[in-house]
Amino acid sequence: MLTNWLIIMVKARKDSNTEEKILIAARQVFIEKGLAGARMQDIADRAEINKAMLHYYFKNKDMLFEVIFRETAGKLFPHFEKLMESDLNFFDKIRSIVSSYIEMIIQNPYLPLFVMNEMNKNPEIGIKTFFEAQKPGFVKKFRESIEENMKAGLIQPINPIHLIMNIFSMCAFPFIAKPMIKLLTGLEDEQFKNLMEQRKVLVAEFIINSIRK
Amino acid sequence: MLTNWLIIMVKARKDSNTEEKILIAARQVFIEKGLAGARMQDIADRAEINKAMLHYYFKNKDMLFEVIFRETAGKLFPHFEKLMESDLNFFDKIRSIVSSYIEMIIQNPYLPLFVMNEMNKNPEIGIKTFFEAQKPGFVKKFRESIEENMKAGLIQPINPIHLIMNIFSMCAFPFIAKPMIKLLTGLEDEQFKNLMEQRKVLVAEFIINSIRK
DNA sequence: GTCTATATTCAGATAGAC
DNA sequence: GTCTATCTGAATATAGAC
Repeated sequence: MLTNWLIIMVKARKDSNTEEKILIAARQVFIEKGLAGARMQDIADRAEINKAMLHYYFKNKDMLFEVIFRETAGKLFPHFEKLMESDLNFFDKIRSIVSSYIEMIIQNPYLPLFVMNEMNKNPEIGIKTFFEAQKPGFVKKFRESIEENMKAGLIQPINPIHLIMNIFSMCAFPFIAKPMIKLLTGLEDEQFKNLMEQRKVLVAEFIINSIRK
Repeated sequence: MLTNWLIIMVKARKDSNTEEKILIAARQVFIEKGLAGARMQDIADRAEINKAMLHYYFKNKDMLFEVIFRETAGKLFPHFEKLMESDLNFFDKIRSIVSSYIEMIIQNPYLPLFVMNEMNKNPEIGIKTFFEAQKPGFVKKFRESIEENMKAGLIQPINPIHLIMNIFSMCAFPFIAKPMIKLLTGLEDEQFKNLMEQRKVLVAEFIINSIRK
């Protein structure tokens, strides 16, 4: 009997990879519902295991959430630091950032709202975790690059912070406002998706148009 | 005894105005915590009454939420319809919209995140209620005005939807991203507020700069 | 209309067998 | 490691006196 049982154990460990199933399910549920709205039962169901397992792998709901939030926040500004160091000219850097950022959000539409919302609603956990997940070096480099190009007379004077806010606002906000936009315009998902595709080039040109001398 | 009790009743009805106290408290709690995160006990405490009263005035949590959401969603696009009909020139209309919109959000910083978040998380209640609260006539008028000015050759060609998205993105998003912006820039509340004040004129000029011929 | 007390439901967490 | 069964606490909701 005991032997029999051991075999089952080993088998289970080998092919199920429960932890990964939990993480996948938790990702979906937390990002869709938020910390307050998420249900452990829901996560367990999607992972096709039972609630007890969740607590076996991750002490409690908050711990599990923290793991998900950390990895998600880490995706917010992907490879931008490298991009800032590349030898693209300033306008092409902006084009590249806008395009890849919108594409990233198209792939993860709930991501911006999730991160922003949790940082607002749960300052403790959100902020603490965000700091660890994010190497904010990219913002500094971006600011420097903007100032350089201003001094070189290539772009009009503007507070770099405002320019950066403008860029990311136009990239991220439409996804956050999607239900409202659909309601106000009568668009369907497919058409909305097309609009967002267009924005990959349109937003960059809109910005460059505004700051170029 | 009965008489005595009647006097108390009448008095209470006269000076306490419980319903209003509940609405004020519910507004605060729901907007700050969201539907899922809000607690009836919390609302009762802030209104300085007990939970039973909440159910007496508003059947249940969802009903109370719906009232708050409806009135809040109704504030989203204030007097813009009138503004579009005014005889301001197109650029001044944009200046006026941006400025008054940002000012409105400064007065109600949680409003955009609240409405967007609930519409994403609770499609049923959010969307149903939003439709009733909003007279979306302003968007239509705005689109027409943009198209007019494009045909008149006053502004560069652009899909009106994108322009409208750009405008409201730059107005609203920084407030949604406030915790992240503070983290990334190291700004304090006071300085952040100053930035937002600046944006009342800056965002409009940024837009006009981009679309003007 | 307002309160206290209580019922009900739900969700997070644990115990213990296998 | 995984499951079933159970506990505990929290949160919504109701009953009933005044």
